[in-house]
Amino acid sequence: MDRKRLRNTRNCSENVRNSILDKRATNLFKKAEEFSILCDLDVAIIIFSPGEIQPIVWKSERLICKKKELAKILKINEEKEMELLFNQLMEGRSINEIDSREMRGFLKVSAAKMDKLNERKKQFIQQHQPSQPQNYPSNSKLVNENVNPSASSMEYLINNPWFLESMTTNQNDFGLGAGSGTDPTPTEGDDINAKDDGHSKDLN
Amino acid sequence: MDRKRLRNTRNCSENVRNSILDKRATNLFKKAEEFSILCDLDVAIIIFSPGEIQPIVWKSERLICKKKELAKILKINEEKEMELLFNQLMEGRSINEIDSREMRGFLKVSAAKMDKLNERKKQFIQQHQPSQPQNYPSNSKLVNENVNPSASSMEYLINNPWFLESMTTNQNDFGLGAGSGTDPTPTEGDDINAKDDGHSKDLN
DNA sequence: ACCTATTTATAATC
DNA sequence: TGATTATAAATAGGT
Repeated sequence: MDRKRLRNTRNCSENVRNSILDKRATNLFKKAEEFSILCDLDVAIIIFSPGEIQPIVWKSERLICKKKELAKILKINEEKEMELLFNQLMEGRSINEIDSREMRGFLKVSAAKMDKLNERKKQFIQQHQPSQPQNYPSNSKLVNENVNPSASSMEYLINNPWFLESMTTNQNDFGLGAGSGTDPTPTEGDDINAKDDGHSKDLN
Repeated sequence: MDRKRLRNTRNCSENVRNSILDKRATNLFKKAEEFSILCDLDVAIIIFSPGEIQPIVWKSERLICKKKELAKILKINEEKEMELLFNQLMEGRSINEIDSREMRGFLKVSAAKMDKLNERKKQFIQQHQPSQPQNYPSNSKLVNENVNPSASSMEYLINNPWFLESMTTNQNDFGLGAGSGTDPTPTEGDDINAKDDGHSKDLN
């Protein structure tokens, strides 16, 4: 540098600023990441560009991991809440009292449950020969039907005693945590509230 | 550096970490400030130390200025609100309906108003000779009295028709903005929600 | 986007 | 603690 000194000279031309911005930002993030690792800290950097509405938000790897953990906990929380809701439903709370958020969550959990049940059903059939009689007539329907959460299928599920029983029973094999792909919300996504504008470059 | 290389080696001993932390943080902030000035941006850095509840928050000088501007606007807003409140008071809203926040703000604005009025009074007396008769008997009391917002003085003010009139009149010379030192809350203070632990070192 | 002369940053050592 | 120092990294300007 320094054929002519210009550090700390506020702005130069628009072009130079833009070319500088990228390098500087990258290096700042790099330093911050290094710092974060070396000192065992979480670091976040927010850059407010005048004119831009959304700021550039960078966070150290550690913070991203923490966020994922939080998302996982929130998911488990939602599922617990929905189980509670379901139990309330069983004890007389009218379906009309459920708001849209609860309903959405409930349908999500229901769908996951259905997937699990269908898998179990298949396993059961394979293990006990096709000739084995089924206990519940609704069973076959459930297996052949694609689980598609909607108001009607929801009512169907609620009126199905077999489904109800399995929903309200805490069976370890039916763990809600390891969803089998029916979950529509991405758990791995970062940058929920910030645009990723390419500044989050990889170090190394 | 680099008799032995150890960058990116996660933590060393507790001691080394702490000594490194300060230098690194300082330099990170320095870089960020440079960046902020050079590219005309607002930058904020947040450092979450494990175990510490409050993160270290650093922000570029530009951001601090912006915050001050915001504080100024909020102050003006409060004053407007109090004027409105006062007008409501005049139109029949009971003083008992005012909550403590409103009361506090109102007393603040009242005190500022009083200062302005006292100054004007002095000017008036000086300009019109001491022999000049005063229009309002309460006037002399107001001049000699130290303005000290309390419940009783507040009642006194409200029952004083001259004061009421001047409060509800919008006169440019009486501008509320340039308070003359009676305001108890510091407007210049930064770091409202973050501890300043000495990392906000001056550059240059 | 790459190169390079310089300035900065940095870990170790005193 | 704080200053010094040898060396790596960052950087502006030119190509």
